[in-house]
Amino acid sequence: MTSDEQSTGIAHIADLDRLIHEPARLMILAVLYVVESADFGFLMNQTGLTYGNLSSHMSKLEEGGYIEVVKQFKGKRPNTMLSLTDAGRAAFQDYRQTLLDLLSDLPD
Amino acid sequence: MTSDEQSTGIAHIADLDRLIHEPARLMILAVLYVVESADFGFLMNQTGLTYGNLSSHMSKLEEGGYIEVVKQFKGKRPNTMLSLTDAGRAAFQDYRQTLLDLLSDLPD
DNA sequence: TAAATCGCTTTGTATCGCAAAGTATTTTGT
DNA sequence: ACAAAATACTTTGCGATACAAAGCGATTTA
Repeated sequence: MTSDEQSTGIAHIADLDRLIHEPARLMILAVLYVVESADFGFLMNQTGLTYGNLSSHMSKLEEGGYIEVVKQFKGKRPNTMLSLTDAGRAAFQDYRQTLLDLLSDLPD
Repeated sequence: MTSDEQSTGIAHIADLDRLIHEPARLMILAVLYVVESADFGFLMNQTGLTYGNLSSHMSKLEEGGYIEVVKQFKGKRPNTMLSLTDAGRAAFQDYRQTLLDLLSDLPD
């Protein structure tokens, strides 16, 4: 164990995945984590995000390889479906465990 | 219950206290939450932050009224002590509960 | 007494999130 | 048939933020 990496202690919180840590994206991933697949409008309802914000966060999660985005037509209108990738699921689980470890083991 | 505030659902994650949410400050507050009082050097060790980063985050937490900073001389050298205010403790507890509610109630 | 160390603060830059504006198509009046 | 409104997003612009690096004043060591 070197000086800057320790299994116990809280310094590893600094390494929290920033792509997940942003509240808007945390919400998106939390929804996708349980429903497996959701369309753009459903996610807007669940998260309270605007079109613009959901769109840009969606792009970042896609670029990071955490979600897959499938665009199709539902009738005559465009429809965007999102789902977690395996990498996204793994990263979310890791993020979740790190935070739970910190927050659970506190007094009061 | 109006359309943009719901007691169940995850949209309230968007309101997470940003002053606490930043990993560097989350670490600082987590330490102060359990030790009540800590000096600058101890916090550097615990968090792995540099002087500059710890200094600026300390200032923001102080401006937000979450910590109290007391500067004194220990022998001939300056020494900076940090401690949580009541407001800081309350805000941290609220932040913690919000995140635990989200992260605890997930399957897998 | 010069150099290094301590204990920080301030500055500069690069990134990021959000709101607002823009795009393309479809549906709904009239 | 034509205009206006709605749907379903994407792109742009800007203000705020975080981090690294440079700076600073004092003290200790060689």
